[in-house]
Amino acid sequence: MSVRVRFAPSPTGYLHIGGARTALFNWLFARKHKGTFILRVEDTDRTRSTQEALDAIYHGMEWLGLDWDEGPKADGNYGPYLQTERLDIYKKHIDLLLQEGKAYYCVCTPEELAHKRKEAEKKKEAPKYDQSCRTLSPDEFEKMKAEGKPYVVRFKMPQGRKIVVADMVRGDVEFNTDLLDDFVIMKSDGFPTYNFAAVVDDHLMEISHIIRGDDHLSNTPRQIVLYEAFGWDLPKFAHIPMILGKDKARMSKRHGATSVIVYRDMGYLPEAMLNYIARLGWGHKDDEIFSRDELIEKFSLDGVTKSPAVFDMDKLNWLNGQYIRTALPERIFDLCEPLLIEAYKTKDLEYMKRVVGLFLDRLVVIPDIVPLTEYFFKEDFPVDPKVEEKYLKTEQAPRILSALKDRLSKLDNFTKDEIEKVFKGLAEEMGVKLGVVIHPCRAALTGRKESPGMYDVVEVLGKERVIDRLARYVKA
RNA sequence: GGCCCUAUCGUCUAACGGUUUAGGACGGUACCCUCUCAAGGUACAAAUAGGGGUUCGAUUCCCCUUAGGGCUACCA
Repeated sequence: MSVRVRFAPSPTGYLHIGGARTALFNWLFARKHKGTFILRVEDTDRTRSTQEALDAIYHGMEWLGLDWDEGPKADGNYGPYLQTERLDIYKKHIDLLLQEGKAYYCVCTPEELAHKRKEAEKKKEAPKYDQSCRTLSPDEFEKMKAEGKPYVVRFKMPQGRKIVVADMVRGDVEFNTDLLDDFVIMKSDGFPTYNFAAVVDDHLMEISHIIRGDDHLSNTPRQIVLYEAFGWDLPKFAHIPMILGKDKARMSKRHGATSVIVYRDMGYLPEAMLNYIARLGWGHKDDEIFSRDELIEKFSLDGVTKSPAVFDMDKLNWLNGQYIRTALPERIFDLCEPLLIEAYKTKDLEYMKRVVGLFLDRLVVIPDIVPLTEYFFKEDFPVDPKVEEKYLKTEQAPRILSALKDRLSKLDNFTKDEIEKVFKGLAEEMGVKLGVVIHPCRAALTGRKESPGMYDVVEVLGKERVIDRLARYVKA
């Protein structure tokens, strides 16, 4: 049997971290087993689904490189892949259950149901539907329907059944159908509900493994009972743990960015993000860094954890730094370039490239490049008062900087090696440690107490800027 | 309330009854490197939620408690 898995988001918001991780696990499973990865859009909630959200989901997946073999914007013989375009299919299957007496019309209003629920809660009873419409006669129903009364279709929950979910991550999980009520399978607007549409589609699309968040585990018995009603074979189930925020509560806006695409905008590399979310709820030995291919090779449902995982920015940051450091410098430069142009209105690409090269080890996220390099692009860069006090207002600073200025200005080859010789030579002649020369110089050139290696900074800034900046502190 | 899931360092995880003084990673601390800051290297601190069983032996199996989470919608 070939592997066919799907990611089935509902377009009611951006692709969030948890959704992306679910998509990734499905994608990895499909790629690993040379199967098919399907994208199916569960847009049956007409009030909350939007085209913008759908586009955001596409973008998020594209950014992470999670390409789908079947689905919207792709081919496939099992379409359409948007549930709202499959209404006739659901209608047909609803009718089938109706005909076989496995489902029935219900004319209870939401208000009545809410009232009954409240009553049940008061009496500390299970808030279950009382099945009052099970006895509604066809004639009565037709009459009400003719009067324009809204109605839904409910599934007749079989009683006294034990349903076992054979979960690939959690093992067998038992449920008793006596605790489940006659849930709605078709809403009054004629759209199917999630539990119904998912079952019909998963069957018709020949999904072999359902890999989804474990918030769906409790829904699974409802779905299994539908499979049985239709006489369909069950797919395999694998419920993966949820991703939580720092306070161990379900991820929400409170926890910062929950949308995957925001991480792109914040300067994270997609491979770092992919690597990070792969490690949330999954592990392989002591490995931490996985390329896309290694992920495919090593991924297995056996390695999936059962307990929820907390999203940790610190570790994501570390991983992003790792990936920045091993990426082609050219690529990092390409990512930095627009930010630098925007911030400093510069257009000297060659210069920018050399500047960025000095900060590759210092970037956690791409936008860090802007504040880090201000003194490379502005002559009126800020000078830290503490630095000025400590290194520039000393008695010997003007003398040292003056000597440096003289010697550097005489350099024909303004290269790192030659520059280093100047610094070392001066320190030696003065009989002082290198730092005594370097610190005031760094202060004068950058206004900061930290920077990349001094010789690199001097070389990249170039003779003209260096001489000019040193001169500011020579006369004073 | 009912049902279900989960429980190893602060966090992500390894261990699939014994090879364990419970391993790795992030973060933290210290040191090394060094012109500073990073990066890199080394070291240290840090966990099996609690209580009962089963077993010659439990992180690992079972039960209870506790704590988190999920479902209980005409949301998915």
